[in-house]
Parts: sequence; structure tokens; C-alpha cells
Amino acid sequence: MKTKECKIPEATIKRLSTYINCLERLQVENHPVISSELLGEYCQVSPAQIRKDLSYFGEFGVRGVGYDTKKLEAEIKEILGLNNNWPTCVVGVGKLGLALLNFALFRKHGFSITAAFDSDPAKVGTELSAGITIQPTTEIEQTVTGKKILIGIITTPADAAQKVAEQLVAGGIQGLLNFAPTKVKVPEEITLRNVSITSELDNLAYLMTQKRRRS
Amino acid sequence: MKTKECKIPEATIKRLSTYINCLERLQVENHPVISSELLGEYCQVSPAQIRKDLSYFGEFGVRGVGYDTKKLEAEIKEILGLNNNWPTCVVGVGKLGLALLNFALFRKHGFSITAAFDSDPAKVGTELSAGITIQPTTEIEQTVTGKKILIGIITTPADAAQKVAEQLVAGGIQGLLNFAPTKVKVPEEITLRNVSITSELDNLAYLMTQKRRRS
DNA sequence: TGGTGTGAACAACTTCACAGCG
DNA sequence: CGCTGTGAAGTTGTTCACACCA
Repeated sequence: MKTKECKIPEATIKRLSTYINCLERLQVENHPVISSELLGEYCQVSPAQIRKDLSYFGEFGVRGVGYDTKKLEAEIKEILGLNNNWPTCVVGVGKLGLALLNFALFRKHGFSITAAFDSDPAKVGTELSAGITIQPTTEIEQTVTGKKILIGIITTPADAAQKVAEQLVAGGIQGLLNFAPTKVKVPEEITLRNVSITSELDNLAYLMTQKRRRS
Repeated sequence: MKTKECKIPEATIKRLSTYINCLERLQVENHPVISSELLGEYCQVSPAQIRKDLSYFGEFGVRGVGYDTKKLEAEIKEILGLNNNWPTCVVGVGKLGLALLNFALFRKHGFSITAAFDSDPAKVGTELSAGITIQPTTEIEQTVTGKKILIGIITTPADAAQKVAEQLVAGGIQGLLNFAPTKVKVPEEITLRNVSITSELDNLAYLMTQKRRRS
């Protein structure tokens, strides 16, 4: 056992998240116990990789048997901090913003969206599900502070992203997930992830072009 | 010069995509030429990394000066294969699907969405912008074949994703981008990328939990 | 016996440091 | 003189192979 809580590869964290999804599916399909071999097949990761990933955090398996799916899922959620409740808000209620607001999996992972903002006066005042009403972006700072919101999801157009990020920071946000197609800059005490949807497609185009050129 | 077209790190490809975005912004902001130093600041990548990334594909800069922003953008687009026209379709016209259908940046990168499918009879027949009408998922195979669609974007719920993937493959698709929160499996000649939105948030939660525990 | 946990070998990626050129 | 292009050094992440234990 090591349980050294530092120097964990970022890639490991990314995979932990996919293990959760697979473990949920495995429970539904009535697998109370699973080996790293089979789990690897399910989530397309090598068995050695899975064992290594888990070994950073402790010993969760039983030798000669495997892992208890339910227990392991709970352990990973604990590791990732998904057992907390994370008050979250969305800025930019376009199609993408709405998609995220309605995304059931978020709630299951501990993220509860408690506010939504948009700069369009026509949208402001619209009641979304569960008592959330779209507020104007001018109220970002005070609402984030008042509701103690910790995570902000930015789904605005590129040109609004930086300003919105600054408003969220001013309100005391601790983490930001930015879907706008431009990178935003925030003070380094804020945890930030820039997600680029286009780059995924670009990547696909590159791989396909390679295959085409090779043949 | 090397121009060895193999063994390019996947991370490099991901970054090329972000360079394009920055270069576009730089042109708007009237920078005809840029050094790796400054470009690095813009897209939050080290200057050495940028030079190394580009050196895999050729020599695009002028020593003592820097890179021509416009030319470099064009070169990178060529490298990624974004100067082709990629006929693309979307399966699953929920909020996320609609967001992608309306995403202007896709067209700029050469992806033209030419069909949309949904299993909900209430949605079938709805005309989206530019002459695209939502078709039933039963027509996936024949439409993909008929319109010679090369890329499929899956934005269905998890339980429909695998079946949809198989229908797209049957129609002759060459690349798949899967947004459904489950991994799909396809023959290995198909280029596949699974995108997990939840895992981005999970990642954020982990990083924030770490910070909290440390302090 | 069978599958985990893990150090040690290996592979991939990033940074350094400086030669080379406009 | 300044900034690119790049081998070589350093760092980070993955796979191997086997000890160990239910």
C-alpha cells in the first residue's frame, strides 16, 4: 500500500472517471465482482493500467478474485471527491448550456446546478426546471457569492468568455469549466479546465487523413 | 527538416487545433507575424513545445523573426486535413445535438453537416436550418451511403449509442465522434473518438478536492 | 490456483540549451 | 542580434513480470 496522495498522473484521473461509468453498467448487468482483465475489456484500458491506477490510492481488490463492483465504485467516487455536493452554475443558456443543465449524470456525480445566467434580455426570467430562473449576467457576482457556488460552467460565445470568467472569479468561484472556443485566463488559485469540442473533431479529421494518405 | 509523417504525439495534434484558434484571433488583432514566445502566451503552451510541435511537419518560421500568422494557420489546417470537405451527420437531435448542428466553427474547419437523425417520431420531419430535415434513425444506413457521409457524431442517450454506431458503420462511415456517456465499439478500420463531458467535470472536482485537502 | 499489487524496464512526451540562419 | 529548429537530457506515464496472498 502506498496511498501517496501526490504525483498522480492526470491521465489516471481521467480514466477513474470512465471506470465509474463501467462499474455502474456492470452492476446493472449483475456482476457483483470483476477482474481487472474484464473491466479492462469493458472500458478499453489494459488490465495492468487499471491495477496501477488503483494502486496509487490503496488496495481495493481481493487477490485471486477481483474487485467488488459496488465498493470500488464508491471508493473511486470518494477519491474524485464526487461524494461532496458541488453547487454549480451555468453561464450562457444556449443549446449547449441547456444540454448541460438537463444532463442527469451531473447530479449523480454530485454537481447540483443552482443558477443559470444569460446576457440576452429575452431569455432572462425564463423558468427552467426545478425552480431555476435565468438571471442576467450582471447578477453573476452577487449570486455566486450569495449561493456559495463553487463551480462555474461557461457556455457563452468566445468573445464573452473572458469577461464572464472574471465575474465568476469576483464572486468567489473555485473551479471553472470553459466550453467557449477560446482559452480564458484566471488567477492560478482557481482550478480551470478548457474543453475544446472542435479540437476533438479536428483530431478525428487528422487521423482519417493519415489513414487515407497511408493507403 | 524532417517531415517524418509518423510517430507524432497525439498531444501535439490536440495542440495544433488550439494554435489555429489563437492564430485566427491574432489576425483579427492585427498581428501579421508572431514569435513562439508570444503565441505560447496566447494559447498557454511553452514556446519550446510550439517549436517542437511544428518541427514534426516542416520549417514554417523565419529565424530571428517568427511565424507568419496567416500562412501558419493555413499550414496547420493542411496538416490536420481541414482543407478537405468532410460530409458529416449528427444522430440524436437533443439539446447537445442541436448545439453542434448550429456550431459555426465546424463549417470553418471543413465539416459540413448534411444529415440529422432522431428516433423520436415527434422530431422526425422537422426542418432545421439550410434544408436539413430530421430523418428517422431507420434511414441512417441508406442516407450515409447515399450522401457519402464520412463522419458521424453521436449525441444519443447511452443506451442507444452502440446500435447507432453499428448502423453508421453499416452505411460506410469512416470516422465517429461519440458524445454519449458510454464507450462504443467499432471495427478497428473506423476512426473513433469517445468524448466524455462528465469526466471533465469529475476531473475538476478531483483537482478542487486536492487543493482543499492540501490547505 | 488465479488475480492483485508493485518495483523495475520501457516508451512517450516535454524541456533544455545551443547551433544555425535570416 | 534574435528567434527558429533540433539533438540530447530530463521527466512523466505505461507495460512487464513476478512475488504474494485469498
